[in-house]
Amino acid sequence: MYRHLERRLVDHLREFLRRTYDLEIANIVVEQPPQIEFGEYALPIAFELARKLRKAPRKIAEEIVAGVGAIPGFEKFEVAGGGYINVRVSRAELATALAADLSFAGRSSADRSSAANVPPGKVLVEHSSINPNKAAHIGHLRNAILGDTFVRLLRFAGREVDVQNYIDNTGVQVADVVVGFLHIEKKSRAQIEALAAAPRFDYLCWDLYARVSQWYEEDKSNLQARAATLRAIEEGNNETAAIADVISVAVLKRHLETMERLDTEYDFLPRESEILHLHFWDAAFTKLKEASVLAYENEGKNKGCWVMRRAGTSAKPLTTEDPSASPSASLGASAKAAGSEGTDEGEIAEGKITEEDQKVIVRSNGTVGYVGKDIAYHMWKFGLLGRDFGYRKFYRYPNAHDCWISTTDGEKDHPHFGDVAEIYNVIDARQSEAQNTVIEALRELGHGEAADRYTHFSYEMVALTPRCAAELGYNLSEEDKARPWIEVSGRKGFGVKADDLLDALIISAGKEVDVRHPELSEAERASIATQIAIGALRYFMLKFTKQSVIAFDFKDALSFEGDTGPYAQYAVVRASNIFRKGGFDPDAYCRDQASRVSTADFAKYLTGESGNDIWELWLAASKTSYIVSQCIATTEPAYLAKHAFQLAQLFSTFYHRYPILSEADEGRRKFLLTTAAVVRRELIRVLAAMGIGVPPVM
RNA sequence: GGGCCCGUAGCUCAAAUGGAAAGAGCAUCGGAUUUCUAAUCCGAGGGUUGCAGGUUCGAUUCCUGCCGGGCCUACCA
Repeated sequence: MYRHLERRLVDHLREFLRRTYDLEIANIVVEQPPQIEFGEYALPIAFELARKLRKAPRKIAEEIVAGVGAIPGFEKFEVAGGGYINVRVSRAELATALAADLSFAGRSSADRSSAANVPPGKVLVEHSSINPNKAAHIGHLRNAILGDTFVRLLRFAGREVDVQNYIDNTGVQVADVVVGFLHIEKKSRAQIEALAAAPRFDYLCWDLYARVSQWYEEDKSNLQARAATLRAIEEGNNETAAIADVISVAVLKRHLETMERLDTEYDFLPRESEILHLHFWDAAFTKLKEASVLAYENEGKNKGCWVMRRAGTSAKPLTTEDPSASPSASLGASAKAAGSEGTDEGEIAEGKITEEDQKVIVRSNGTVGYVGKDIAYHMWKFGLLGRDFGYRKFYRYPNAHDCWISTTDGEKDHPHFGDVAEIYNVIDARQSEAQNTVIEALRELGHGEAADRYTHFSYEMVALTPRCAAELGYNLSEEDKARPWIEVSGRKGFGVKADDLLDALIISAGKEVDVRHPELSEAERASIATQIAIGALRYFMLKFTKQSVIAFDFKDALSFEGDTGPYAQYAVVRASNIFRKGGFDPDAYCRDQASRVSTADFAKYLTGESGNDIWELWLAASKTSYIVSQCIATTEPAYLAKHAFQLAQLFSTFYHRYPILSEADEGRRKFLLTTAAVVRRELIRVLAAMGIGVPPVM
């Protein structure tokens, strides 16, 4: 609602400016006034126009207010301060529309969003991508929760989305655990298979992985075992590769189970083994050489390798007499000249990249590194490779949704994966350079459009506070104790496992539920505790903006009060309680003709002081689709968490201030009940987009 | 050395393309007519937004330089 009105406002204003001043303003800034009394929208446009029109901002604002005319849904334009234009919408009309939206409650979100505005084509979101050699930890949880929430946001906006989880099953990390079982534990294949079938095999691997790292430290010659194992795994069709497959598949299943606890599902699991065995790289390599994206290095430390320019570096002229010629500083002065010079500079160097700026794609022994495989994989994602995976069903979720996995020769009938219009890779900020190198490779291959639709959804890591590390029993150096946070390390076995954190959250929530609802069965209490735990965890991971390092601490993560998921869940539960006590069905309430509030009544109850109060709640409730589009445009789900919290907070105040069932005036009671029904509905939708369900009672 | 990111209340974090008095939560202190259950609400204290310049009508936000911290900078993935 809010979003549609804003668009209408901007369109009218743009047209007015064109007509009146002959000005074309592409981006008209719209804000919200600091106080609800001032209106719903604020336009600082007059300040921006002041210089162009050589007039005082206030004068311009007055002209706009006088001339813009009537816009459906809006009531009033006012000049405020030195030149702000405050805009008031028709509260009654907006409330009527928002209340009526409840009648579409049963429809899918795609029906709600205006289909015309949905961009064409499928979106591919890759997230999780956990090495299948040990248990998932809190860092992986942040990734999966960000990724899964982004998927939900895209679907909310009507996009068709494929969710992929890339599995590096042939890398050193898996090799290390194989080494551990074979060389340290001296296990046979049969014994490993038996262990892999036991519960929480990933925990066993977690510890073993740390011990292997230790074992390498003790005697560097032990590293030979890793090299030999890695080679055997990459080759395939041998005992070592078979053992690696047993391990990686078993751990992968554990990861899927862990993520399922968080209501996170995947559609397809592309594996590195198939990138290798189906020769994706060979196809990519040919194209990369043809397009001269790769250069063969004849000398220096990278002699014998195929290299690419590292992303973020630029070709520098050999003579730097003119400092203004540097590519980044040249745009303002003489963009045209700088553009041609830029290519000249590249040619002057004849594609020669300084050793420092070289990224090795193919090693001198002919094997391809991670970035090379990733380039091939991303060419596949955009349908540019000319090859495809084999597919087979791998994992079935309780809702009968199938998750597919790559194989060399798969089933005949399978969904069509890849070949998408847009991709988002949820990968932490440490891999920015590698991601940008892949994007550059696509661009240099001539696929600029694909490169533009490739988004590295970058976020910062989850680390532990020194206190948390101490609680977990790690001995810290004085230096570490003074740090704000300490990085998690799988190699050292240092971190908080995802399942452990979930278990701790469920136990903690369970204690509260047991006290509050002793009358419920154990199964009911467990189910509520689980929903609260997931709500707390998902909210916790989403409330921080992406670029903020989360310094993890059990105290904060286990909190259920204030700015938390359970707080928002509780607001919904309270709203439900009103209807239960009142004997109404909250979902059906606004659909019921008898309970419908007329536009005139909305106008009556949404004025005055208490009207302002309640209107603030309605306005917040109208913003969901606006917030969702902001989250998508900025790849920042944290705005959604903020929105959920604000909505819950406003509702809690409303709930406390206005007793509903005891309201004597029947018309007003209906209005208050409608308010509760609308907010409840919107809050449930917002929480659902965050992957958070709401328990029946709390 | 080079690249990217961060520095806001005691603590943890917000502040969309620069905009009206920089906001929450936690913690501390003080309250809430025994009511739609308090996992809640109300109130108080707490800030020269790391420092110094610059651009702008306007800077937490953009630019430059410092100070402090993190990550990346492998023929690992």
